[in-house]
Amino acid sequence: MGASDGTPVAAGRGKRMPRAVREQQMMDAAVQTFARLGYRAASMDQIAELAGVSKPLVYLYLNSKDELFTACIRREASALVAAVQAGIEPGLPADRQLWDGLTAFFRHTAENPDGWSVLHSQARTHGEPFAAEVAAMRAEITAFVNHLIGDAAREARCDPHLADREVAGLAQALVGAAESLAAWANDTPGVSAKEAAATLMNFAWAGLENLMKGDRWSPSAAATSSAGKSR
Amino acid sequence: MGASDGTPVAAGRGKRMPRAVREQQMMDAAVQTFARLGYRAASMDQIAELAGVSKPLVYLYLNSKDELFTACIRREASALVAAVQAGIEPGLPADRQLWDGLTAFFRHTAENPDGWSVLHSQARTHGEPFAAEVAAMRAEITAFVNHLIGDAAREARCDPHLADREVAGLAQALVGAAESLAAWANDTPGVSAKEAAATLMNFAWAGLENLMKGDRWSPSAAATSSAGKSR
Amino acid sequence: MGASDGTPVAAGRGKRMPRAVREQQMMDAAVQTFARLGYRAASMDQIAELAGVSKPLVYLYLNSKDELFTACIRREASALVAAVQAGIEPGLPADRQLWDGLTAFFRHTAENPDGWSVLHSQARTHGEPFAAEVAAMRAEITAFVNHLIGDAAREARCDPHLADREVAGLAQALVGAAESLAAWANDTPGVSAKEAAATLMNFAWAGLENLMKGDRWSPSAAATSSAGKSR
Amino acid sequence: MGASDGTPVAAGRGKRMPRAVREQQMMDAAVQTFARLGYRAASMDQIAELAGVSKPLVYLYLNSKDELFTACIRREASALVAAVQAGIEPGLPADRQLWDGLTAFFRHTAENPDGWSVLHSQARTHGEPFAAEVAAMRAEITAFVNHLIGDAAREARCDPHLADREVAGLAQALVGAAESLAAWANDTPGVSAKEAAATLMNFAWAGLENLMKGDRWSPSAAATSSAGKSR
DNA sequence: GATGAATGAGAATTCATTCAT
DNA sequence: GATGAATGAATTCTCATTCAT
Repeated sequence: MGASDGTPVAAGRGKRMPRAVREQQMMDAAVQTFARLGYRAASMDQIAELAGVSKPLVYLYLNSKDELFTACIRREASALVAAVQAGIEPGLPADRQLWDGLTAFFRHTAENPDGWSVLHSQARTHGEPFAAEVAAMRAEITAFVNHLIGDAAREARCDPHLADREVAGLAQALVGAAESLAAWANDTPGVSAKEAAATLMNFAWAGLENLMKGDRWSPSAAATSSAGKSR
Repeated sequence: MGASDGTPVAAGRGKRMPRAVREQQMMDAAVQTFARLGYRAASMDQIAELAGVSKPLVYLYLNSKDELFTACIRREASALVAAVQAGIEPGLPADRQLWDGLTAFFRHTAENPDGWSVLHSQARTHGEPFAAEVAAMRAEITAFVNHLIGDAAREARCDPHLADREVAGLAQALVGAAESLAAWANDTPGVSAKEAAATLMNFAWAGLENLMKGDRWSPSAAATSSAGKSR
Repeated sequence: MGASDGTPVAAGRGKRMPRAVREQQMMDAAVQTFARLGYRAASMDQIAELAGVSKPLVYLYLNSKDELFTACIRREASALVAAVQAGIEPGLPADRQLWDGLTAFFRHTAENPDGWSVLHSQARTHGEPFAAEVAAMRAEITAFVNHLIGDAAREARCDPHLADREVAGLAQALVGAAESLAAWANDTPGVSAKEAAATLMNFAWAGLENLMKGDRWSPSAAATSSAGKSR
Repeated sequence: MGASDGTPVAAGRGKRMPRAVREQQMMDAAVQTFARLGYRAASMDQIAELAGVSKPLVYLYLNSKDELFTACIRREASALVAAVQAGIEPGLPADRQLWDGLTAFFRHTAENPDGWSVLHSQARTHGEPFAAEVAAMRAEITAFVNHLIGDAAREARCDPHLADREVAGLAQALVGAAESLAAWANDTPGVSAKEAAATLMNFAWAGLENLMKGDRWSPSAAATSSAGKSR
């Protein structure tokens, strides 16, 4: 995804290069700039300079700032989804798949902080057209998690216990927790992707198992249950 | 926080009003505009118009776009923290406090979607000065959740089982999940604050209880555990 | 003419005062502000604050920024002319009158640097209406110097030697030299009004005396005269 | 320096031109506008229009109003110093050099009234950064005059008679007189650069010669000397 | 007499975007 | 294929000026 520091993204600047390569350089520069400054604050001038090309060339290849941003979002979203899918072996049990997927997710976001920032922070704060792009990717991931939970539930023969909407909420919570942990892992020195994934599995899997068994936490029982514990 | 639709925020427009009132109207308009367009895309013109005043008055009272944004963040952060605190009774057991806090949190964010958006989406994507403002609030909440988990762990006499960093990670995950669920609840019609809170408690509390008992999920055990279940 | 430092100009602030007094306070503040920031950069807000009154009051008394500036110019010009005239005794010989006038001039400008700055630097750089105001005063002074030179010439019976325009030019040069020296004296620590006046008299009077005797410097004679000197 | 009237400064408007040419056109327009309206009152819009280009182009080439003003000051200062230096032949006697320099000075200021106004009136009234720019040029000229006076004094073997500060004051007065005469010559129809120079030489040189001989005017002697003359 | 509240008009500056070469 | 030259349209911010009380 290009250098993560401030140096020019293009390898050989000023050279003639095939269009596809130039385009990638521009998008590398764009992702970096968007991630650090935000969509509005990033200027086409900066992006072109960082990419080592002239501004008109950026327009020639990518048409407009909007399209450039969209292209960045799509590229980064695809890369993320691909990385997660590559980490999973479909035949394995659900919890193992979840673990593998989370590990891949944390690894990828750690290695591509700018790309992740574009997806997580920037795309969602700049109006529908962009947010929709990310929502699509998120839906894909959420659907996969849905599946996983559903499979596990079926394995455990507890279909009736989980309504569709409940599953959707859980997936949402899981993804949110993962996103939050990704940021935390990136900001806290010494936290590895594996550790983040383990934390999340510990946090989530037992809850999911309980739910599948039909055990639910309920406010009315809180006093009792807690009292029981502290007894 | 003012009307959530596009109509002017001020009650009596064009009228002379005491400064304090006007200031609130301006901040209402600003929160709404920032939430929907983002910091950079929101123009002072739009904000002033929505507030029903002229631009110079906004500057007279709030000095600059930066300060206006900061003022909004502070106001919304205070309001959110206050709402959560108001929902909690300190003497109750930890899970009950968590439930109450989450319910209050989801209720407040549902009632103030724009304020929540400013805190969650906008403030964090527009540079350190603003992000720091929110980080402070988040730290406050995370610390509280930390406390709760720690208390519960102590009640359950499982001190050795949970390292400090593990607790911090869990709190982080919980808060992230809550934030994500808040957005989901806001966007999904018919999801109440209670339902969101219940989903999260179901998801989280069982996991936390297990952890406190020392049960951990581990990748090496995944195949077995899953196999056992499907047996 | 008001404090020369940055402290409020008005003695008793917030008090009820007769209109004439308030007006002077405002003009003191205005002169100070105009002198230091220039006409355009000085804002009515600053002036009002420095004067210790509210802005509308400034408008009530002095109508507009233009009129305020004009009033300042007039007041300072009158004060300067009055000071110079007060320093002169009409019966005395021309050189003595010139000396006395210059001394008074340098003393007044040293004591009223802001007033002098308004006249010398500001009024002349902000378009005709204001420049004309100062030009009138300058003409008055120049005319007086004209007179003095004329008188001296007549005393020395050298009427034929000095054309009217030549006298005008000399007066102009003298006044210009005086203005320049005033600025220099204000900026150079330790230069007194007397010293400035002496420098100028030394510089100017001998030349004037020579001229009145009919001695003129001419380019054609330059080589010779200089050669003669160094012989 | 471009047309001195109100018509556009650029020769070929709207055309594509090399950057260097456009820059000069912009600076021509800027000098004219600054001279007539003052720094603050001159708007970038006006300058751009007069230059026959769009405002963004002015910013692209000259960065800001401040830098544009500074660039104008530097250009005009250099041009003035160059013109004076070009008028002087170093080997000639001091009074001849002074005469030549003054003539060149008056000629240049007469031909570039706007440039002169920027240096003399505008730059000095708009804060340190700009005033310093002109002060540097003025120091250069003053140093040269200092030199001349010093040389003449040495030729006449009268070193002890003139203290450093006295020389500085004299140079100041001379330059002030010249500046004043330049304005007078510009405003009075039919006054040539030569006439202005002659007036100033007549005014100044005799005084300087006297001073070098040690003759000084003194107030105490005024009555007598004048009385003697009028006898 | 005196002021807090309010604004229309304009200023500097930036940016996405397009030609002509 | 690639770029120097150029701009229309905003955007943030300031200021002189006026009411209503």
